[in-house]
Amino acid sequence: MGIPAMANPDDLAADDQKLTLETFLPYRLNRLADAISREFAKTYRERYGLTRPQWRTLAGLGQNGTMTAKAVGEQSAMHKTKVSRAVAELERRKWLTRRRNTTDRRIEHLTLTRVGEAVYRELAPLAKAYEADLLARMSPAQGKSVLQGLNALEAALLPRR
Amino acid sequence: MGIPAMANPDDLAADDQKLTLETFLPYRLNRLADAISREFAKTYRERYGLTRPQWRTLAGLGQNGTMTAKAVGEQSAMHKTKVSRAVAELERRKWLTRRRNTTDRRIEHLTLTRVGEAVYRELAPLAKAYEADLLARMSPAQGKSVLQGLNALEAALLPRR
DNA sequence: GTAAATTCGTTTCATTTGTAACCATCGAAA
DNA sequence: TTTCGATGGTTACAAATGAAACGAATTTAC
Repeated sequence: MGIPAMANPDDLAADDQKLTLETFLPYRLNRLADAISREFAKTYRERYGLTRPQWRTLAGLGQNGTMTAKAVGEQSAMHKTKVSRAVAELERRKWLTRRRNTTDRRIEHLTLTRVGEAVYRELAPLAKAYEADLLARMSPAQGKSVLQGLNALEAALLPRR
Repeated sequence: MGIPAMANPDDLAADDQKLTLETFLPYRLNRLADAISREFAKTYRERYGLTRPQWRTLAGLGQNGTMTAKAVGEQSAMHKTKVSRAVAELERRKWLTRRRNTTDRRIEHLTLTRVGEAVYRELAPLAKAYEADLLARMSPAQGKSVLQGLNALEAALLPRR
């Protein structure tokens, strides 16, 4: 009851003009990614002193075997300079080796060494366990909605490829 | 039919030991956040040369009126040095002013100036439009699952507060 | 009261990052 | 074949970032 409030176009406080940061999709997504990234990074940082680009490179090579730096970057959505630096460090640790392609000498094939593989075999289950653990914090229905939501966002945001 | 393959514990290629990066939750979340952040950032970067911390600070103050730097950081999940630097730049541009609290002189209250408010009033609708646009790229059911998924993740990952 | 611990916010410094320039190589076109 | 543009990868430089130290003000413990 009562007369509806007159909207004042000059009023910054007009609620329909405002943006609620807490419910704003880019912000929510960023905060979640930041939180999950930080949490999960403990797994590989504390144990092996890996940075995220290094972890991703290791994960890519562990998953796919031999890859080029370009392929690593594409698979893991990393800038090529990040890949380059991560590869350099993993090579320095002797966790991977490079081999120049003989027919196209611009390309180099990256492969995990035995040591690198051993690390991967230790880290991959930890990663899976982390994910399982995270999903275990929610109900099955919630877990399902998470996967569906991610699928929908990927379809809307990452159409290319 | 056929005898199940014997698992070879030394084989890196044993699929159940591998981690598929493309389906790994932290990775998916990070890639999505990165994509959406980049896409949306065009809105405020091209037009106003704002960085993400600056945009968030503006958004916080626009939404809430006067706030302390600490409150800005808490609301927008930013490190206090990021807030400090964003505030310094927004002040330099005369988009906000500081006012020392008289009873506790450690605290300063931040408020948008008229110019700052004007920018906010231009940017907030653009942000909402971006979000609406993104959701319009999917079906209503997909949009719903996105929100449900985010809710579930937040409940699992950000219990504090 | 005073000393110690805490809080708000800034600054310093080392690290990480991205852009752009770069080098080497390759493929296509002339 | 020479040249020109594209490609794989690295490097140089500047900007953004975070950890830690800091200064000033406040609160707590004694």
